[in-house]
Amino acid sequence: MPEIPEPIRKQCESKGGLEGIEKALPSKSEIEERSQLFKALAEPMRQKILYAVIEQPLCACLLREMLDISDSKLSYHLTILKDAGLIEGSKQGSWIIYRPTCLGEKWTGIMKNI
Amino acid sequence: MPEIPEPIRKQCESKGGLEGIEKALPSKSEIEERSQLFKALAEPMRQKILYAVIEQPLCACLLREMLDISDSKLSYHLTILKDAGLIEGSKQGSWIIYRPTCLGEKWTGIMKNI
DNA sequence: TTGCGGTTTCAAAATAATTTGAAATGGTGT
DNA sequence: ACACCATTTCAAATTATTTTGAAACCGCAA
Repeated sequence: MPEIPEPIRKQCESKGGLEGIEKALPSKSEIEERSQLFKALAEPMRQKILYAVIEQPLCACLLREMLDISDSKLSYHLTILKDAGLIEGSKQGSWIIYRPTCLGEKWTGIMKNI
Repeated sequence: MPEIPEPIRKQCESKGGLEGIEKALPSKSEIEERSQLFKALAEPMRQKILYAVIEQPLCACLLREMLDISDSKLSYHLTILKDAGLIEGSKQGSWIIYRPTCLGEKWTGIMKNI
């Protein structure tokens, strides 16, 4: 271990050195799961979609009209939100109605108080 | 408004139509602020860094050793975490010690119970 | 002053995410 | 069978993010 400030070195050693700290970090799979969730939430357009369906469930065509984007673009973002488990779509007649999942509701709640 | 399922249309109208829903969405600046935060948290390497300095404050050289990455790569990720307000660095002798900010602590707390 | 360790900056290259538009799918009514 | 509507898929183009390695910066000690 290089020469580093005394308190840092002491504290570091008491935790089993860098190896000890490294072991305390979350597992790769935990980190990747969160990463997927945060990536989904990171895009402004996807935040808008999530907030919109929190306001009320909507079909893709209404979302498309409201957000003024192309069908395929919307579909792309919907897929990412679905894969992250934040929204779900259910067929109703000719339409697929999108609504938040529990996780989606939880996260809009968290976002409210940044 | 196109022909859409009755309950959706009714609910939508009661909220002032698509315009009404759109107005209820968070502002552009709110969305962008969150976007920056989520982008910072979305990269696995940055989650590791944040968790590591939560375990204990560390200088860049120790982080570099622990994560086994180049100086410039580490510096890049540290900058993004700093800009997002999740960590801060304070000079101590020759070293800069990184530690979480309040926001950083808050978010690692939130992440614990995804 | 020179050199050194710790860290940052920079531009170029590599990689990943997003957008686009055309084509496809799948259900519905004619 | 056909046309139609809502939505998805695909590959190519565009744009954003990350990585790399070299050079620079800064404070400190010889």
